[in-house]
Amino acid sequence: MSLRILSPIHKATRQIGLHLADKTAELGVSADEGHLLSYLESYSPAPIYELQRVFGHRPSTLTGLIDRLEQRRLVRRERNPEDGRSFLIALTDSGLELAGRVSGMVRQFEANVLTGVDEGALAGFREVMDAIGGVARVEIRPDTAGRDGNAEGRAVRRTPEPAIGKAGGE
Amino acid sequence: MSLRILSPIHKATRQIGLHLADKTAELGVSADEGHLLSYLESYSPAPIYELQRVFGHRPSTLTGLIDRLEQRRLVRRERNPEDGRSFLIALTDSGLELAGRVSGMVRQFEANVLTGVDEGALAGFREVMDAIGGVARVEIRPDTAGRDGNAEGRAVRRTPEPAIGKAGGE
DNA sequence: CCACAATACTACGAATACGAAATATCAACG
DNA sequence: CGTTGATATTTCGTATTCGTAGTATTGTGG
Repeated sequence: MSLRILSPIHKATRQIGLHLADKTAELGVSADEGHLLSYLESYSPAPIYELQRVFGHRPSTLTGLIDRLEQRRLVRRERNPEDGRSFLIALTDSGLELAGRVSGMVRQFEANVLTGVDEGALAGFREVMDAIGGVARVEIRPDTAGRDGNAEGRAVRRTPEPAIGKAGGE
Repeated sequence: MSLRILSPIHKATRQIGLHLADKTAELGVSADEGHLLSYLESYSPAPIYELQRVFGHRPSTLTGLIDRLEQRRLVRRERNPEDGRSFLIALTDSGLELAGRVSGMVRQFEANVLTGVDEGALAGFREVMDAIGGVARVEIRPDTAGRDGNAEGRAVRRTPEPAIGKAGGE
């Protein structure tokens, strides 16, 4: 079974992941940690719930991730003056510096890919990405629902849907 | 920092992952397990080292994954008559049946995406995927190498490079 | 045959991800 | 205000991934 979309994207994603993980490992952070740092480069200080939605991690995953970064003094938890339940995650000075290096790597990688691609291909690529976004969600139609006890016709998700890629901070 | 390639592909991949994980969860398997089963639908019995290269997992990861599937009687370890070191992983009857359902879901998903996409876009998409493949690998050129003690000018990978998506069994 | 290196896999322990439950705060409403 | 429900986050237990080290087998060159 060779899939024209799923197989290539799966392969490309793994290539990107391995490549970037290799790169960020040189800086002493995992790919996820680097990803988070480079997001914070633009949006620090950001509340945890925002990070959770942007990255699609479970809340408990983020707690651990942030704990580790905080132990290394790359980020800092601050109280959120606007909401007592919430913490803001801020880059420290060394975190900011590291974030700069990480996002430099990522930008370099993106630039390298872009040199081999013209605008037309890019448009096609975007079209496919959008089509995935359109399909990769609830197919339960309000009309056809009810049949399976899902009275209100909306999808039942055990976990809240992450606001994927929300702010584009990657 | 909004990246024109990395951000969308990251987002799309997560959407696919969540969507498919949701679907396969209905069948009682994780996305990875489903992925493996549907590969085996075409290539069972396959030696473990082949699975390892196709999926890019570490050998020890595969041991665990296969253990779990074997406990549920979805696959079976057989000795490889051609190599005493190796095991062949074969689908059981129930594994084959489940694999069929999983790959049906995946094919359906792919088909849904394809309805929203024309051939031109698909070509552009493929072009971008190929560009990633070209860049997401060792940049150490044979000429510039040696400077860092890497005498033979090939990349130093701590772990062997997985033969990503080798047989397209996804 | 006999090293000796390479390959295929497993065992074990450490790190990570995550679900469920707990805690604290906010928000809305009577 | 007091109650009730939602939101933000952590804690804890469990499952998964993976690095490292070991075992078994194969291949290769004396």
